[in-house]
Amino acid sequence: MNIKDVQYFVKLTELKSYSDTAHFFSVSQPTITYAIKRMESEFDAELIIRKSYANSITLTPAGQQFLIHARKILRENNLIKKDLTRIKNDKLKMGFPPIISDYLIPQVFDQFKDRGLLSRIKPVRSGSKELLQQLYDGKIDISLLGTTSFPKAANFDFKIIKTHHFKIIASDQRKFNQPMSINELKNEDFLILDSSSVHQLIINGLIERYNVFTNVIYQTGDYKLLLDLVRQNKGISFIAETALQGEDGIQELEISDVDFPPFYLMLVYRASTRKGPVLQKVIDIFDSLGDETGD
Amino acid sequence: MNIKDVQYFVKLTELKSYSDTAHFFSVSQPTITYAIKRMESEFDAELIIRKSYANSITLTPAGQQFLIHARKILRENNLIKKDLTRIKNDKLKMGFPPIISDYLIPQVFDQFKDRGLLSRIKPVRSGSKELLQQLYDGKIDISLLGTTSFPKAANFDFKIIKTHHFKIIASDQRKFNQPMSINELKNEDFLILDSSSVHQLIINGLIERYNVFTNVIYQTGDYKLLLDLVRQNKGISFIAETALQGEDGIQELEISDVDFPPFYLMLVYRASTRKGPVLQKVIDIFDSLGDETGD
DNA sequence: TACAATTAATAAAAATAATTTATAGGTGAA
DNA sequence: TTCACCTATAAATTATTTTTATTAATTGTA
Repeated sequence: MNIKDVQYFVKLTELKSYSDTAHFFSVSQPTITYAIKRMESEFDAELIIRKSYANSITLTPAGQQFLIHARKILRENNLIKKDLTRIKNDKLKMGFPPIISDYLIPQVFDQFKDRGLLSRIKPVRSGSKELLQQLYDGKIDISLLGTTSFPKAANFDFKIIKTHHFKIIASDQRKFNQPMSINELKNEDFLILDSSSVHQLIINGLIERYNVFTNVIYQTGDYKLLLDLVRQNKGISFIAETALQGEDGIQELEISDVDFPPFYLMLVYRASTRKGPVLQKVIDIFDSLGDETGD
Repeated sequence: MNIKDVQYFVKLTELKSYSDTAHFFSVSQPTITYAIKRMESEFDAELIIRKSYANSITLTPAGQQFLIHARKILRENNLIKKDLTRIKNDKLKMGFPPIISDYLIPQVFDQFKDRGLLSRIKPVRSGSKELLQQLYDGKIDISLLGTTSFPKAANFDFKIIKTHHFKIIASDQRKFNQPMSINELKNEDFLILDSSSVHQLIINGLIERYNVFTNVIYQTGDYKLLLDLVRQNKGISFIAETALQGEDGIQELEISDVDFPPFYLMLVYRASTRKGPVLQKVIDIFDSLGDETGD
């Protein structure tokens, strides 16, 4: 079996047209027909139910099963390209989510510099959710991440660097009786981080369970801006304590009746990534920082 | 890239000889040389460091990384064959470990019969460890399993059917002061299940931590035989309560100072297995039996 | 209902790719 | 230094894939 045929097949299931698929790969239409036939005869199973009209292609059960494995094969093939390029250039593409980076980078910068890693790492800044996807796709090789649960896919190895907690925060100008109930916050204006961060997911959970934080008046991906707005008493907010280091003018509210999930600061990489010297150094540096370990 | 080339590569890393690899696949030696060269030029990376003498082949870092992905590609390729054969024959190869099967099968037999599954399932009897490997390799499609921890590889979906506990057992003829300390068993003769079962692992842990059960006088894969020997007071043993249903002449000893891990009875299958009617029915039947769920 | 437009399948030819045969060149051990 | 054994290369052969050209099937529409 040829990887190219697998690519033809997967694209065909997406476009549902032999002609369009052929056009997509700049080959003639019979090329696709023969490619599918080749695989059907190799595995002695009909994969596709054909009809001679537009978008009529459906998969047989065997075809559906084949598609599952085909996607995995293409992912590995793609990771080969990405991984070998990384090894050739000896450069690691590393993800840095804003909150976690601002907190951790000062703690490791000198070590990165002393071990000659600064020129070996190409940073990619984005939200944790987006970075996890990029890691899966091979677009980056390793990433810092802030999450409330461990990566499930288990294609990932991870190391917990620190366990932090979520806080509800308000301006210092406000006075509250504490500890307080979450219900006393029902009518507060609320500022939140946008969907690039994991915060939004937690908030949605809180909204559903406690019917609070319904007055969301502003949403942003910039947590520094968020903190500024809270400081200026434009509303209250919800954020990991990671973001609150050395920030003044802001108070954390003690809520007696709600437990938030933990917020893990972790280092994640694909388990299939060979640990070369650069990757190993990065892992070691964050390892020496961490207090817990996962796998 | 051709799957055949990947097979050549992986075998070459195992045999460390172009000639032997060629011989293994019944092709000429230059076929292997050219196959490797093809992939090296496709990914623009040297994979193998060649020398002109025996077993001298070593992998470059790129080659090591390539090998990791190559193995995964071959596994998927192999699973395609196995899965499509299963779909064609409409028969599920299912693993049944002895202890768990004896306990669960009576509870589901009628449902299996009523839903017409008996002729659709080809049973494979073996120990849990062996069955998990067979499941990974695609030799079976689904399996009952008795384990103390969840399958890590996450290529697996699993459903907990029941959580049981391990017991230390002795013949009814013996008298013990209970609850008792594990140390009082130091000099007892001990009968154990062999390495096909998960029991041996737990026992090894106990031996290390508590320095007990050092007098292992007999070891067997047949738990019914084990129970018979305990009943006849040939020694004490350690076994999941699953095996003790309706067995008389045997007492469970209450140990006050040791906690054993839980023993999960679970149904496991590859996450990549498409859920056809037969598989879905099997899952449903055990689902209706279970009390907890995992994923 | 017939016709135009579109789609996939097939046959044969052409192009490309993989394999073999034959041979050369390198390496360690005797 | 020679022998035995290994991998690389060149050229020829064989096998596979793709294309071109055409046919058959199907739908929407006049």
